[in-house]
Amino acid sequence: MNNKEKLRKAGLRPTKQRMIIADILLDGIDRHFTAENLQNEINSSGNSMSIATIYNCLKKFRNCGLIKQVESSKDTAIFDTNINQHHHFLDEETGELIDIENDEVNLHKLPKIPQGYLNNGVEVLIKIKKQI
Amino acid sequence: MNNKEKLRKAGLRPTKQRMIIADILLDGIDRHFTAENLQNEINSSGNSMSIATIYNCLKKFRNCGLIKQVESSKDTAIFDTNINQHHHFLDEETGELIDIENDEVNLHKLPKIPQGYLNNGVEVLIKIKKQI
DNA sequence: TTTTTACTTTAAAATCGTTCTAAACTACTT
DNA sequence: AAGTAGTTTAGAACGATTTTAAAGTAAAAA
Repeated sequence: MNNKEKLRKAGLRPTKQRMIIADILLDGIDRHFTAENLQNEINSSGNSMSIATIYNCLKKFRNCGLIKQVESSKDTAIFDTNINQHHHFLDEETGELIDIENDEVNLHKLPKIPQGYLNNGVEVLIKIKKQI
Repeated sequence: MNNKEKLRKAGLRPTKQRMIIADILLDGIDRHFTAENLQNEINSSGNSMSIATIYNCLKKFRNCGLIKQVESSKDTAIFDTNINQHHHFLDEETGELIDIENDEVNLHKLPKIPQGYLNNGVEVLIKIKKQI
C-alpha cells in the first residue's frame, strides 16, 4: 500500500504536507524523533513546512495510529515509527531510547485491570545508566 | 525518623521551605502530584512559597531519592511519593495514574542490558481506557 | 465543470510549564 | 560574632507547543 492509500485508510486527506511527512516516516524503518528532528529532515529533503503544521500532522498521525508517542518525562515529545507493542531502554542522562522487541520481555503475571477499564497497551521502560 | 533528620540524611539543609514541603509529602501516604498541586496544598496549609522554590525543592528531593518523578508524556511533570519500585495504570484520556505494587507484576524474562550500562529501574505502564 | 463546503496550512502571537537571574536572606562553620 | 556557602524570591526569560485568523486546497455537490 502506498502512502496516499495509507493516509486515506487512516481517514486523513493526503495533502502535500502530509505526503511529505509520510514519505519520511512511513518507510518501514523504526525510528525515534522529535518535531524538531522531523523539521530538519523535511528541510534536508528540499521542502519546508511551518512548525505548526508539523505538530498538527504528528498529532493526527498519532491519533490515527500511524505513529506512536513514547511515554517519557523529557521536556520534548518523542515519537516512534514502530507502532507494534514494544518496549524501551532509556538512558535518563542523555534521553537516548533503545527499542526492545515485545518478545524480549515476558510478563508472566499482570494485575487485574481496574473495574470499568480496558487494557490499552503495556509499555515496559528499563532505565539504564552508563557504567563508571 | 522525623523530617528534619530525613532532610539532613539526604544531604539537604532543613530550611523553613523544605520543612513545609517535607511535612506535606513525607507523611508515608502514596500520592501523585504536580508542582501546581503542591503549591495549592502549601497555600491551603496557610503557608506560601515561590513557584521557583517549589521547583527547586522538587528537583532536590527527586535527586536525593526522597520522591520519584513518573515517566509520562504529559505536559506537566508528575511526582510520586512512593519511592519503592512499582508500576502504574495510566488513563491517557484523563492522565489519571493508579499505582501497581511491584509484586503484582512478574517479569519473567528481561532483555540483556546494553553493553556498558547498568539497570537503573524497571517501570511497567499499563495504559487503560474507559469501557464504553 | 463550476460552485460550495469543510478541512488544512501558515506566520505570528499567545500560552504554559519550567528555569534563570541577581539580589536579599539564612543556615551553618569558624 | 563574623564569614561563607547555600537558599529563596519575584520577575524575566525560555523553549515546546497551541491558538488565531486569514489564505489556501481537497473533496463533494450541483
